[in-house]
Amino acid sequence: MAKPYLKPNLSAESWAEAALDAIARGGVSALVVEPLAKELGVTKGSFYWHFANREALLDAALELWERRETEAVFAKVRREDPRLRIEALFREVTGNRRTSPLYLALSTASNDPRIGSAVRRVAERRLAFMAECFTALGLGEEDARRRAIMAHALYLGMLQLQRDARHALPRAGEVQRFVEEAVALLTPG
Amino acid sequence: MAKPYLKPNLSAESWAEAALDAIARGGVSALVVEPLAKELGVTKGSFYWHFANREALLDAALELWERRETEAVFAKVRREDPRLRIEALFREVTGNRRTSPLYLALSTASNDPRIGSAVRRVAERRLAFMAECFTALGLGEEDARRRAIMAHALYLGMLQLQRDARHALPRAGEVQRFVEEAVALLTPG
DNA sequence: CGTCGTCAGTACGGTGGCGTATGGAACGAC
DNA sequence: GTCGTTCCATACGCCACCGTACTGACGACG
Repeated sequence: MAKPYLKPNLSAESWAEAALDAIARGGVSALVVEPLAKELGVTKGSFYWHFANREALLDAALELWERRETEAVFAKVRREDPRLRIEALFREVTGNRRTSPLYLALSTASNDPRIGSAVRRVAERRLAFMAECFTALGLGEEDARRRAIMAHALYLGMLQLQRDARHALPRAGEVQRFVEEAVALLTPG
Repeated sequence: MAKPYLKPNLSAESWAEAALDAIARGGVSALVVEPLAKELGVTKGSFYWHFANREALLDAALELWERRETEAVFAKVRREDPRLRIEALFREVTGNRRTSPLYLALSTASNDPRIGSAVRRVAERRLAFMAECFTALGLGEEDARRRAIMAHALYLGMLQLQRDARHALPRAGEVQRFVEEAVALLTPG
């Protein structure tokens, strides 16, 4: 066959992207080299040119994910009202069809130390951000952090529930209301 | 070798137990026949007498899990104060070293339809129980259910956070306080 | 004391996924 | 055009895990 040479090459980042998609769909164990290659229209030969092994791809994917997730948090800084900032973080539950399952898949695969530390860093960033919001709302240092942890826990749980939403628990469309109520419960005053 | 024949046999339930342990440790993908056999002091030969295949073991394990999880909820009915009932559900987060990672591992593997429906049944039972508690606390039908869903989401999130607790997020020992604050936030009045 | 049912050991084939080896097509430099 | 570099294809070896076939130890029961 020998393929007519269309594009000059395939970047390593394309692989990382595809890897994240695969993880989002089927968990970390779904990160399989050959199917991924097929999806990109190439074979393993390409992969093992770009990466040393499967772990290297995982690392690249994690790095990409962490960068984006961090940017996502910082983008929320634009908004002024702290209440709105927090709400914005929660809206990802309903909104983003891509990031949610990813966060889920990764945070549950944190037995792997690489994944674990990446997840922890991302979580810590979200926590710090929210804690800041809560202090801006008048809470003390200690209370704000505890409240932030609660908010984060609630966020994670909603991610999980929302995945099964198509089946049962929160009747479709209600998720919006949950977000509002969640924020209302969490914010003082 | 031919092993001196110690116990007359190994029940299917023993296999299911071991299976749940394995899942709790390493996720569903850690449910591997031969290591499990080794752990029980036998070989595959035994396994394939008790079970048709690996899936059959998974089914048995799921059934066992679902039964226990259900009993756990109903055991909470004994307590009278609805607030205490809810708190009791949350205490599993800190208390049980076994059930928590199991719930986590299973609820994230719910791509598998078998696992998914089992998890959903268990969740629905917890929801119904909590909703009942909230109505007992004076909430309307609709509000109570929504509040129950929030409580359950918070529960799931705390499970997840608590797993990484040894590393960072909630400083050890604080988990207790979170439970109290969570219940305080959730219950009206 | 045979014989049958129960439970386990051993050995083997099949398959899926990882990683390697090697070759080759396209392209730029000169 | 020749040569080196980049990117990919093909083919293979390897290992882990599943499942099967066959054998064997032991007790129960007649």
